[in-house]
Amino acid sequence: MAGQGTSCGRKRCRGKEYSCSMELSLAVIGGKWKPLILWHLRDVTTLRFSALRRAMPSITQKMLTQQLRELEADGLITRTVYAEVPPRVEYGLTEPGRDIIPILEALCRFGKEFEARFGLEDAGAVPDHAARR
Amino acid sequence: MAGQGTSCGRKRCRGKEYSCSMELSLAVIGGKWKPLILWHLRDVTTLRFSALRRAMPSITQKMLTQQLRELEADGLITRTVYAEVPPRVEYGLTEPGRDIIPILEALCRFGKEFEARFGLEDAGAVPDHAARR
DNA sequence: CAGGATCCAACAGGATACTG
DNA sequence: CAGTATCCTGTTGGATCCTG
Repeated sequence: MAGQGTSCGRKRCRGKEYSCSMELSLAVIGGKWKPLILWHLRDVTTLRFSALRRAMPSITQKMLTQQLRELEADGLITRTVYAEVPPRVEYGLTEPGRDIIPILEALCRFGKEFEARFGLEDAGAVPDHAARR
Repeated sequence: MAGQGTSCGRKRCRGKEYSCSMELSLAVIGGKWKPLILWHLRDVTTLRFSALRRAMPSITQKMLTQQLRELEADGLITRTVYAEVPPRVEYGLTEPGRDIIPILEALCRFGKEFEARFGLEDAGAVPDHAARR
């Protein structure tokens, strides 16, 4: 019962349940890959599927497809299919999608500071999908 | 070998692997609960464990404990144990922790816009842990 | 080339019981 | 009160094979 100070309550938007808008945002752009995808689309007009794969060597094609579909469904990216042989599909940011970039940049800055405070460890070998022959 | 345009590479900091700082940030403040916890600590000096539980009825105590420990380990919150009976433990934001608040506010704003674009659906019954008698 | 479909492993996260 | 410990389940996400 009763109003809280922190603007919470149970809502649902596009199938995502959340208590505050911030939670909704995380449902939309959170996760392991979506920020990366948006980030790669940040300073180009469009990228095709294969280019995105090359940009993120450690994502599987299934995950990439899945995340792209969700981003598209949420109106953050456009998906343009060119009916050619071989097929070509290009992805680009929508206006709402561009609105996220500043937030990602802020996250990026925070990450850098965090990095600076704690320092780096050795990452060891890189288990990229691309590098596997 | 191979310089990328998008500032990626494989690093590791505090056990978290990532390719860009933004990814690191998401590892630190991402997930289902951490933003919420930080958010609830935003405008108070400290909150005790039970108060946080009450503020987030749908989190289990196990998850709350776990997330609090990780946030503490990452230097985002403080944990103060008062050796009394009954025990009292209070959590508060550190300076680095406060740096995240503006980002969360930005996420919050984005969420509101997203909400406004797509509208709300009915959330149905609320399966809160607290409300279960 | 871009993905759909399937199978499977790993892990996040929930329920419950117990403790200082 | 504020946890720990254990068990168990659902979901996420990876590997692999197939198709327009």
